[in-house]
Amino acid sequence: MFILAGGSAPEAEVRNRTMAEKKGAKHDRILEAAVRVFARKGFHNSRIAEIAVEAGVASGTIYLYFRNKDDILISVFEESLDQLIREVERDLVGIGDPREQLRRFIWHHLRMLKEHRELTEVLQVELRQSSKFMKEYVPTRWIDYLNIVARILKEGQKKGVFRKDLSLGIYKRAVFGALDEIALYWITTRREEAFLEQAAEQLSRILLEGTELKAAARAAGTRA
Amino acid sequence: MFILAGGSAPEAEVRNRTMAEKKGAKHDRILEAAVRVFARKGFHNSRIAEIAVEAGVASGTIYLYFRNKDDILISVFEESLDQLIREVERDLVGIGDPREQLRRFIWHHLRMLKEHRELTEVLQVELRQSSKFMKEYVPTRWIDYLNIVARILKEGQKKGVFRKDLSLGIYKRAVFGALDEIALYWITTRREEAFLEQAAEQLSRILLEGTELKAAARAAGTRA
Amino acid sequence: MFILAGGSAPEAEVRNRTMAEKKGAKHDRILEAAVRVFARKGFHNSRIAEIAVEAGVASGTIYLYFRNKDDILISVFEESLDQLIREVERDLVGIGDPREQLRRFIWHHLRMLKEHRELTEVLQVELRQSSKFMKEYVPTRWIDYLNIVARILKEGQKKGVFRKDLSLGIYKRAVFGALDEIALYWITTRREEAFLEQAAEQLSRILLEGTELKAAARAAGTRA
Amino acid sequence: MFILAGGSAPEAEVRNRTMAEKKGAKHDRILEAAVRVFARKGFHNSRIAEIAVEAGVASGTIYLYFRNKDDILISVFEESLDQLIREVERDLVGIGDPREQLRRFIWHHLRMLKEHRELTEVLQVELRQSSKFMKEYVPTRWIDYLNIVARILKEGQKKGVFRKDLSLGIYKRAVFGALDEIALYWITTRREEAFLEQAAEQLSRILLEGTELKAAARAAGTRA
DNA sequence: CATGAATGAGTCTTCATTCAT
DNA sequence: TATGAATGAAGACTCATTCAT
Repeated sequence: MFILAGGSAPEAEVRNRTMAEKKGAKHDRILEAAVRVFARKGFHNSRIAEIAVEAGVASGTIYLYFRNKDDILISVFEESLDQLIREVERDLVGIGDPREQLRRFIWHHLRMLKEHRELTEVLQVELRQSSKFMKEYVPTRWIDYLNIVARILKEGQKKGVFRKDLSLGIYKRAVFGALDEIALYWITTRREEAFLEQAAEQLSRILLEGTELKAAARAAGTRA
Repeated sequence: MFILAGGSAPEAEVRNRTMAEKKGAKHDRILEAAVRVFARKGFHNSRIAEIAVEAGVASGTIYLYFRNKDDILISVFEESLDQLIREVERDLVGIGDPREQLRRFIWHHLRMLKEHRELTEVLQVELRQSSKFMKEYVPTRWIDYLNIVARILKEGQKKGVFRKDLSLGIYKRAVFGALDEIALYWITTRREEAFLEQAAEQLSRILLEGTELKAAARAAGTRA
Repeated sequence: MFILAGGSAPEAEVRNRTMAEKKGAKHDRILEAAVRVFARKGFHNSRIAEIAVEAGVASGTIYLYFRNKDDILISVFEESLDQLIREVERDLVGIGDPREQLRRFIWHHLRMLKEHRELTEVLQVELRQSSKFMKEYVPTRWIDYLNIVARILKEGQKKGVFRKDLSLGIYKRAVFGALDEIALYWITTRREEAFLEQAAEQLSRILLEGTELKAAARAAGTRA
Repeated sequence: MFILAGGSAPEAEVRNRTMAEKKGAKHDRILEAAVRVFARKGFHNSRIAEIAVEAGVASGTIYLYFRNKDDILISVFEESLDQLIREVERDLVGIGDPREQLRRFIWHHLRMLKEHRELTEVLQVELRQSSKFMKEYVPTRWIDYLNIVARILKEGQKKGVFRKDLSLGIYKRAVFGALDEIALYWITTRREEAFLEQAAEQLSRILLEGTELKAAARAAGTRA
């Protein structure tokens, strides 16, 4: 299984893995390498040869595991989103308050960005391209992920915690857009570590309590 | 001057402009053509030759006006943002209430998307790519546009209308991210015309009043 | 020994031969598979992997029996011609009249084509390629086969049945060329079964009696 | 117009043609170069890059004139057969005796081979491949050329010069097959110049008068 | 200014062959 | 013997850019 990999490239000891290597390890090594290279160069400027070197395999080997370059990109999405969704779901289990769920989701998403910076870059930038020129590809897993937010809002509405005049479709996209843009900002400009924590807090506040002074104050009052 | 072009391609009467054509007209025709082609195919999948045909010039001619393909993309940004900023600024003149300014900004941005769908696609999708591989390019105009929102928030805070515990940097990005994502959704899935109006209203509501029930209700009460 | 195989592919029961299989059986299975694949795709468009699948072995196994891809092609020729020559020789034994021998040879050749359609395709099409790019390969067995015709003509001349002003080298090639072209025609266009019988008769007539209505007699007279 | 080129490669003075070069000259130069390279290496072993060098153009230029490698091969056929057919037709004009027409055709064909040895090799060897793997290509011009022989036979039959029990379809193919094989023999083994003249005479004799010593006369008698 | 034919560097992908097991 | 995963060399084709007219 492809694991949301940490940042460091396994430069050395690429050779003698033969025996110890688990099943599917090469498949995963290639995906991890692809994430790094795509993040570094962007999809269109990445070379298969470079991914191969990064993965410690011959370029022909890549075609034993993936149909073509596009297939690598799509696999990165699908498999990392699979895992991301599982993690988030696990994290939300047992949290009853929808407000807290939203806070946790935002925090989890940004933390993920922080820990998998390169994957984030790929998901951010390349997914958008894909939706343009890869007309045939339907980003099912991405929609699944989006719908976690929709589900949170819906539950909140049912429980009477969230206002009912908000459209699920627009809401979930607004949340993601905000998260994305902040992530992009964090990625392109090198901010300090604390930034994302602060951003999570700020964003939760905006989304839950709004911008207006009176609204926020009273909401705060309620909370206290 | 490059004008945010309407949707229709100037198929016919491209020919006999030669004499009547104003200075810079060819420059603009090329940019307009580029927007259409980039929107259709994406930057990397667009061909200079196709832009040339679309603009009704020879491909060599393009190089009389732009250094290279990247330069076209950058020029599209810079010049259309120049104009967009001027329009928005003009629209906000005389509006005192920061809440109303934010509503107008959101509405103006989404209306612009609607009227210049192709340009939007390019700004949405290709800018992101650019920020990756065109490391040297600093999107100055984009930052200017972003800062309109920052300015609105700041004024609201100064006037005591907006809460003061929100970071300008994060806030403006959250707003833009939300706008972007909604725009992207609108572009990729073909929604009805009314969608954007509704989206503008929803987004204003979320940003100003928040998600929580009590907050919104009281804010509404204040308003009434 | 590689046998001029019938048309049907041994799809099933490829597996459990291991014990019962005679010596050299795998070698033959590979050649038979190669004939089918070459016939289907042409030499250059055939893949070793496909031959392997068709033969029910691993692709690496092929290299235990043949040096390389070219070697397979050459082996197909050599071994199938070996067998073809033996069959024809046996068929001609005891036939005294050279005219009848020629008729039998033509008939036998075309019948062989009919029964081993795929082999024929390979011999027809791929041999020609080979003679070009495999400069080093001398088609010894092919020459042996050709020489059967030369021998028939020679005997006919010695016995006073055939005219003596015909060159063996040209004659044998003319006969083969005619046979080849007809075979090619039969292969590429799907003619009815009776076609080859008719073709054998026609060709024998042309070669033995000529085109002219009362030609030979007059020509002989004129020429003498 | 692509001209059946002589044998020598225009190695030198490839450069300064720019002004003097006639329209379509580059198209023709590429075809001529392709003939030489295909003859030397065979279609599958020829490299576009080599054709480009041989033609004195950049490899990209070839794609301005031909869709792909196959298209070059097909164009060689079509255009050279066009010309060959015109030449043969012109040569046969005014010859009344079908026997003489057949002799002339055979002589013309072999003479053509001699003068355009490389083209012959391509027509001989590569056409056959084509008919296999280029299923979609219908060799119309080739059929036209074949039909010249059919027409000669038909006329001879009508005029009472040729026997009427010969099938046009088989006859024309027998003639071509014989010619092909002799040509191939001549090409692959380096025979003296006089060989083809002799071959033309021999082949005419076989086809017109047959192999049997006084065969036609007796056969006709017997058969009648 | 304008043209568009020509260029040729650049890369994905295939597949014959090897070799560790 | 047999396997089949891995290799990596090789080539058709594209397209941004140039430049002679």
